[in-house]
Amino acid sequence: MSSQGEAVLYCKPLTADILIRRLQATGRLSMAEQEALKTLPFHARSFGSYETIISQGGRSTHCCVVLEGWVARTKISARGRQTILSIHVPGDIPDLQSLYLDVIDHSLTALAPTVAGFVSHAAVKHLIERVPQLAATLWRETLIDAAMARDWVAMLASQAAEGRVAHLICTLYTRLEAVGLACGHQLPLPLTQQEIGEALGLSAVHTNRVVQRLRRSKLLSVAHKRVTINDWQGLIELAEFNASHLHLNASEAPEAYLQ
Amino acid sequence: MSSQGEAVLYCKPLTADILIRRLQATGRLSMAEQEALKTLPFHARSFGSYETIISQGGRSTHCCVVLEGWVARTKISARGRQTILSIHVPGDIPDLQSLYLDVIDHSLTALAPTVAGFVSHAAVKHLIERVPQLAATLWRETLIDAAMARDWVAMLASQAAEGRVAHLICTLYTRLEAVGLACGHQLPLPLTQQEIGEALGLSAVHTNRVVQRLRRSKLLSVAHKRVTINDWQGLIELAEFNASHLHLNASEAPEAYLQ
DNA sequence: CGCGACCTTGAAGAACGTCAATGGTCGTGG
DNA sequence: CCACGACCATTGACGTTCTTCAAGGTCGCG
Repeated sequence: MSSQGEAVLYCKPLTADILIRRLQATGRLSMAEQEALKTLPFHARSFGSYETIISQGGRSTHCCVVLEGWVARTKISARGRQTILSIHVPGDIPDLQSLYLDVIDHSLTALAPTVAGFVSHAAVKHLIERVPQLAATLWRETLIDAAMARDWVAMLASQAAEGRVAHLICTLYTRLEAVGLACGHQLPLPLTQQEIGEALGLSAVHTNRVVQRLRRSKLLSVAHKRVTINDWQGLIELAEFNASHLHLNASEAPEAYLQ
Repeated sequence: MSSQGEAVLYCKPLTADILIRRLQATGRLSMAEQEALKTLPFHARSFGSYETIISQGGRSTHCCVVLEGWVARTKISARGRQTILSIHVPGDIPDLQSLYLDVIDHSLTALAPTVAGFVSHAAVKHLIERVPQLAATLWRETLIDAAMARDWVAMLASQAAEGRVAHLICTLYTRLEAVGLACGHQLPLPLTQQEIGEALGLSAVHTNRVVQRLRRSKLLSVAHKRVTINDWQGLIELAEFNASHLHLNASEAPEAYLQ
C-alpha cells in the first residue's frame, strides 16, 4: 500500500454514508446494521491516478472501501500487458473477498484521484459476530460482485466491440446512479480509451473507432470526461444489457429493469 | 427443475464424499463440519445431456451440488445465441449464490449425463447457524467461484483463441485432479467443440482449427472424449495459466503451483 | 444400412490488431 | 503571454485473426 495523504477517522458521516447508501441500494439495512456500520473504525487514504492501492500476490489484512474516485482490479500478464478485470465506483468494496482468501490474485489500481477507506479484517470479523445479519449482507455483497463478473464474462464471450463499449457504459451508469453519482443519463468517466480497451479486450485504436461510431449513430456523446447517453433504449439493446444481475432495489435504475 | 430419476437420500456415503473432498481440497474441514455436512438431507436427481437443471429468471429454493457429470452455467442472448459462463464438475455447488440472491440470472444445463444433489436453502441456513464455521467455509466457496469468474474474464480479455483453449484445458484438469477425477495429465472432456466455442467466445469452426493446431504442436491429444496433455509446461505457458486463483491446498495440483 | 451428431475443410469477407504519424488540449515554466 | 512537452484522441495503411457459409467426411448407434 503506497500512500499520499492519510488520516484515521471514526467514520466521518460522509464516508460511512456512501457505504450505507450502496448497501441500501442492493438490500435493506436494519437500523441495528446501520448503527453497527457507523462504529467501524477505518483509515482513509488518498491515491493519485495510476497509484497501486493493493498489489497482486500479497496478503492483505484490511478490506478497502472506495469512498471517492475510480478503482480497477488489474492483472498484468506474463507478456507485460495489463488487463482490467472490473471497475469500481464509490461504495464498492473491491477486495471484500480478501476476508477469506489470503492470497490476492490481482492488484487494485486507482484510475483517477481516489480516496479509499481501509477496515481491518479483525474489525469486520468482530462486527459480523456481533451483528450476524451483517454477515449475510456482506456475503450477499460478494455474491453480487460475482454476478457482475459473470455478466462481464457473458459480455466478452458474446459481444463484438460495439456491444462491449455500450455494455460498459450501461453498467457504469446504472451503478453510479444507484449511489447517487449520476443522473439524467449523464455520467463522469475518467477512463482513457486505452483503459476502456484494456477492460474490454480491445486495442486502443479499435476502441477509438468504435466510440466514434457510437457517437455518429447518436447513441452517446462525450465531452470533458463526461458521457451523455442520448438514446438509453438503443444503447441497452445494442449492449443486450440487463441490470437484474446487479440486484438493485426496484426503485433505482428504472428503465434498465423493463428487460 | 425438470426431472428424470429421483430419490431422497440422507447422504449416501459416496455423495457426501465428493462434496467433502472438494471442500477439503480448498480448505480444512474440522470433524464437526464433516459430521454436520453428512446430516444434510438432499434429493439426488439425474439429468440427461442438455437437460435444464435450473432455468434463468426463476427463484430457487434449493442449492444444487454436482455429484456426477458436467454442468454449465448458460445464458441465452436476445439474438438466440447461447453462451457458457462457467463449467462445473463434481463437488461444485454452481448455484450456492441463490442462497442470498433470489433471482437467478442464468440457467444451469447438464453437458453430459449428470447427477445433481438438491439441498433446501432452509436446511443450509439451519446448518450454518448450528455450525458457524461452515458459514465461513461456504462463503469462501462462493469467493473462489468469483475468483474463477475473474480469471475467466482475464482469459477472454487478454488471450487469443489458442491461449483460451489451452487455458480451459489447464483449469479443467487442475480442478478435476483436485477431486480425484483426473490424473496423469489425462482428463475426460465430454464437451463438443461447439460448446467449447460457446464457453470461449469462439465459433465452432475456429475452435476446431485451433484444437487441430494444438494437436499438431504436440501440446495435447484427443481421443474418445478424453484429452491427454502431452506438454503440461508448454500448455501452461501458452495459457498463461496460474492456479493460485483456485485456492487449492498446496498438496494438490503440483506443477501448476510453480510460478 | 442409414441416419444424426460431430468433426473437418475451403473460400470469402468482416472484425480487429499493429505500426506509425498527426493533431488537440492542458498545464507548466520561461 | 507564449513555447514547450506530455498525454490523449485520431487517422491511414496493412496484415492477421476470426466468422460465416457451404460442403464433405467420420463415427456410433438404431
